[in-house]
Amino acid sequence: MRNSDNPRISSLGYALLSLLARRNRSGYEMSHSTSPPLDSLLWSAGHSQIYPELAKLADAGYVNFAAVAQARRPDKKVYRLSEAGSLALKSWVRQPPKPAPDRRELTVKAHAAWLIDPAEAAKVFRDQAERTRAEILEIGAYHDRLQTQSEETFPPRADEPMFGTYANAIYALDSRRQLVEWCLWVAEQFDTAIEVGRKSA
Amino acid sequence: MRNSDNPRISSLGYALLSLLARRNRSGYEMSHSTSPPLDSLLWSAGHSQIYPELAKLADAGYVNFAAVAQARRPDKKVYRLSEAGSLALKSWVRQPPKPAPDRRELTVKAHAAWLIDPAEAAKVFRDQAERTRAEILEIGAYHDRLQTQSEETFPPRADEPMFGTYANAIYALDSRRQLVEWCLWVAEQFDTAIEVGRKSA
DNA sequence: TAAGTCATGTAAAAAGTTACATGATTCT
DNA sequence: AGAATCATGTAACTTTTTACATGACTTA
Repeated sequence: MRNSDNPRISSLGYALLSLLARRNRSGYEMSHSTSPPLDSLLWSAGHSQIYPELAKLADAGYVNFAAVAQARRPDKKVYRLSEAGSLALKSWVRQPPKPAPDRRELTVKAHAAWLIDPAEAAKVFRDQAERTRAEILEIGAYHDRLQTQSEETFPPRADEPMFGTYANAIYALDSRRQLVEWCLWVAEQFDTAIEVGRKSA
Repeated sequence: MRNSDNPRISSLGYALLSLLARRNRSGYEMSHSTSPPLDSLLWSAGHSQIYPELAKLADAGYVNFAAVAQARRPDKKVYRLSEAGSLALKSWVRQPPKPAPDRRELTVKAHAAWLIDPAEAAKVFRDQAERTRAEILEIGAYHDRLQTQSEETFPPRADEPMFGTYANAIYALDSRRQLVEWCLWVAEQFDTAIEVGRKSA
């Protein structure tokens, strides 16, 4: 612990502490838990954000690390949650989350879609439905692997470490299924507008 | 149009162009369309981001503005979409949206909730359900006002200007209802964990 | 031989948040 | 008298994105 005047921990910082609360990991491994297709189960971030964030957490004493040499692989730094990190994380979890700002390009496109040809607009939303279906398959595949590989009960009980990942997978799947339905409904509305336009022409 | 080497327009920029495609507005008015409780119908942003963004759009020739003096009110700048802005917006709408990164503190808290007392964890999710219910009421109230004030058909047809706002309100309401259900389910899981803990104690 | 995985970083730019700043009018 | 609304901005900071940088080993 170099700098002990507890600097503020970012949301990403807490996400990393939460990963380390389950088991020790390298930055490389953590960056995979925050990148597609698994980012929806925790927090989205690229490796270029992870490495500096881990350095900050280590400097503040919330995590420690040890360099581990590997045969025919580059060395890695394996991080471990400190007592201070564990306390900070548990205290943060009890606080109400700050509201997630709504910032989806699809919403803006829906707002402006009346400006373009209805057939093209319908395509935008049907294509989105397709991409979202692909995401559902990827998250579903991860969920199935969870189930197969789990040594504990499945689904995990709420006091077991994997419960959060399970619950977040349920949420990610449900919200994407809902998005697919909505996209197809929007596309249908544009189809109807095409028909109406044809009649009045 | 001062600087015509078409600089890249941000997602926020397109959101502002989309507002101006419906009718002319001041920055002040647009900042209300991107702040709670209406931000979920377009794009979330504070006024300190809006004003510089409008200056950039004006400098690039995508919008124009006129200063309008008002009685017993400060002067305002009323912005208007230019032809270049309209073309840029329509061309952007046809492109597939960039995926919205998943970044919600609630997801991180679900991931880490096994670390704390199950009763406290249940409270975190029940409180979130309450706040989300309040959001549903606010968005629902706006939706009802839309319906009452609309001079056209309601619900709007897909080729009418207000269709996007209507569709986005439907999405915002549905996704929040789903979030409420999920939060209550998660809270129940922690309740069950409390009972199990009591039996084995 | 080219692409992919493992592994860690830095730099620069863009986007977003929070705070500072002003001032008249209107509502409680 | 104090708070809210109308109205526009800037400054400092934090967070996120994109690009640059390196290098061994493995698979197609």
